[in-house]
Amino acid sequence: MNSQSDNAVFQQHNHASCIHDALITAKKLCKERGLRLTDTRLRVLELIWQSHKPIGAYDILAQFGQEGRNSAPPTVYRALEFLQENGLVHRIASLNAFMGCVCPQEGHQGGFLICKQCKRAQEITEDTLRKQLLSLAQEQDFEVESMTLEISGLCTTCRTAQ
Amino acid sequence: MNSQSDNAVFQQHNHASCIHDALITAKKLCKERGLRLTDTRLRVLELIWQSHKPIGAYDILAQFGQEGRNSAPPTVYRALEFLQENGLVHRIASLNAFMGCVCPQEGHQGGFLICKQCKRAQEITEDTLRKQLLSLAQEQDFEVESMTLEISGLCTTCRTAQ
DNA sequence: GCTCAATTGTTATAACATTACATTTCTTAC
DNA sequence: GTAAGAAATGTAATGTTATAACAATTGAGC
Repeated sequence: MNSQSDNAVFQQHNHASCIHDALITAKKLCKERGLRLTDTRLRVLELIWQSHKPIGAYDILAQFGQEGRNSAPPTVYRALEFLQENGLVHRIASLNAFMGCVCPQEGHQGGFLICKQCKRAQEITEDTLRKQLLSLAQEQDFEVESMTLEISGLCTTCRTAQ
Repeated sequence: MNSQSDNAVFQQHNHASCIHDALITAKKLCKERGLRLTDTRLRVLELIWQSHKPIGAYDILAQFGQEGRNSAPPTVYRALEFLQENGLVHRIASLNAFMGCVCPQEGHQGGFLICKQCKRAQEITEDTLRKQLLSLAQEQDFEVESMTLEISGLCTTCRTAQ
């Protein structure tokens, strides 16, 4: 049993089915767009989803090693690049780590609540937030290409546990 | 003459006086708080302000080299750590670079508009934004410690120049 | 099956950051 | 003024993250 399984914020759904769903969605999405979700890419995406927290490129690489794939960094980074470009994965700059996107179909720019204690991250999908940020940039006559919003602190579980 | 000197967004004030003011403010602030703004720390802060765009730790190190200081990375990183801790400098995670804080007295969490073309960054000081983000986190019962907001795109000047 | 483009492999290296421990410099109490 | 302890800096080594450059392979469409 996962000790976090009762954490409403950080564990909104059954993890196994969530991984499964994410992969199904990714496959569908790639098919629709004529993108090649190759073995490597699929496996990287799977490992990212399997991790309950943001995962580093070299962690993925290490997993590849354990699985007998003798890959070098570019293999992983290229897969990550593909996944990011197509909105399947987000990079969290403040952690140098990667997370599966919970709503890849939307091509959005997510925000994250990152817990310093348990290292989990929760994606913020509020569209109102995004619109506010866009209008803020617009006020400055700034043309937004991408946004990085990473809020670091303590999640409910970790705070109450203290 | 600086080609960007007429850019209202990215060049809100005379740069020389802006550096000067920032250093004065920093000195005052450190004195008030009983902090030691040593030679190294002051010079790092100065170099950061002299750069018209976010500057990397190793760029600072290179400058140190040119000035005859034979410093190693820890020297610079320690100064940066001090400056960050005391709100004088922000780290921009998506760039691995540092910028002077325009309002160090407030101990705030800034946001940035980062231009991909000219590489300049403009700090967002809107307090309403900050409050909105805090309330958003609060809705999720998340205790905020720090925030990273980095919006990447094209500034007015670069967009109109295209 | 051939061709071209996309993907992956491979080697090396760049870029960013920290650890650990020695040395120096400051501050404070005497 | 000076000794003791704390703070800051020097130094060497290494850890971590990411990319460049070019070769080899694979896959899709003809």
